Amino acid sequence: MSETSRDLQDHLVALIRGFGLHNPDVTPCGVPMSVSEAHTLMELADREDRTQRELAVALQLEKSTVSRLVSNLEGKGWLVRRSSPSDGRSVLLCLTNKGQRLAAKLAAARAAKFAQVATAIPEDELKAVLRALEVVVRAMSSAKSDNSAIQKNEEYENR
Amino acid sequence: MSETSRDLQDHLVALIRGFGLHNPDVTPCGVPMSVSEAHTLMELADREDRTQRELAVALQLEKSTVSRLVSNLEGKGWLVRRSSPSDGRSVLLCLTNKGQRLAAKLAAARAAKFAQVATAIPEDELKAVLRALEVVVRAMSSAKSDNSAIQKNEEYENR
DNA sequence: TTCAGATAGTTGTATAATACAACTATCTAC
DNA sequence: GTAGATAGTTGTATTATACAACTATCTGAA
Repeated sequence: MSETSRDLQDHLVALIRGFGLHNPDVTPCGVPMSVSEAHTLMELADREDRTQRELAVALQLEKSTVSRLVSNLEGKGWLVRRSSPSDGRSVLLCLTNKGQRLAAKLAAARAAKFAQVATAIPEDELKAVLRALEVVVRAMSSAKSDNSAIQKNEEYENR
Repeated sequence: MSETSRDLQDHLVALIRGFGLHNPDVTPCGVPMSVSEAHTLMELADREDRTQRELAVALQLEKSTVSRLVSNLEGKGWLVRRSSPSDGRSVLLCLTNKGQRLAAKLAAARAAKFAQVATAIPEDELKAVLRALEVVVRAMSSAKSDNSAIQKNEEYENR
């Protein structure tokens, strides 16, 4: 493996770790709710009247999981379910005022966290940093479609 | 919030998502084992004869969780437990040949993944990208120690 | 126009990963 | 030598998840 490729690995691993995706009770931004709950709030804040199915697709979760997730949030008074006027099978999800306030707080906490990071970056580096991040993201997504390096077989038995 | 701070947020979120920390059955590098298992393998490959306690500290998991995790891996034949000659309470963990082979595969898969990303980055950008990642990591760790932006109280009731 | 199949959601059940508490065995310091 | 600390195990509970079976509703084609 080349030297730069190892450097890239080390730096990206450090970045991911530094982000702190570990604790399931607290979002990376320090708000005390689970990651699924936070994502739900953000999805619904972006656009209300999503159906549960749409939410499931967005969160990449099974519909039964989403059904229970939504029940919990309904129980906490963060959202309400309405049955869709146009399709009797569907349920439309809509944040309550409380849910909207929480979504706003969450967004603010996230923004504050990133603003903190931004101010810790020297002024004259910022532009280069943003450009570099774009390059990395693009490189990762083009690498993702090529799975040739991934082995699937052999020796992972006993699971 | 400033424009650059929002850009930073968007790019970092895209990077984290792109990394794909979602599926608990497959590591981000495509190896079919849980993230805890992969981390255990990597920790023990770095240095054998760790105790369970040391492993628990490294993985940030409770000792009972580690006890069961280690039992599983022992059952799969990836490692063995030996009682410590110097401290009768402690258990020393040691990868089997099979465990070492898996650790090596895992390391190789990770390296391959990053090498793929590295080759997708234009030659003339690579140096700037590495430099930028260092800057971001440093900025994140200095921002982490300041938690003033995190609110803890209010309105998260009913959990 | 009806009915077969598709779709949205719920509920039952199972599993995995985790934590905390209580316990045992061992160690250490006074 | 004993009191308290420490390493590990086991019992129990919780949470997040998936899959399967079910109900209700919708849609398109004979």
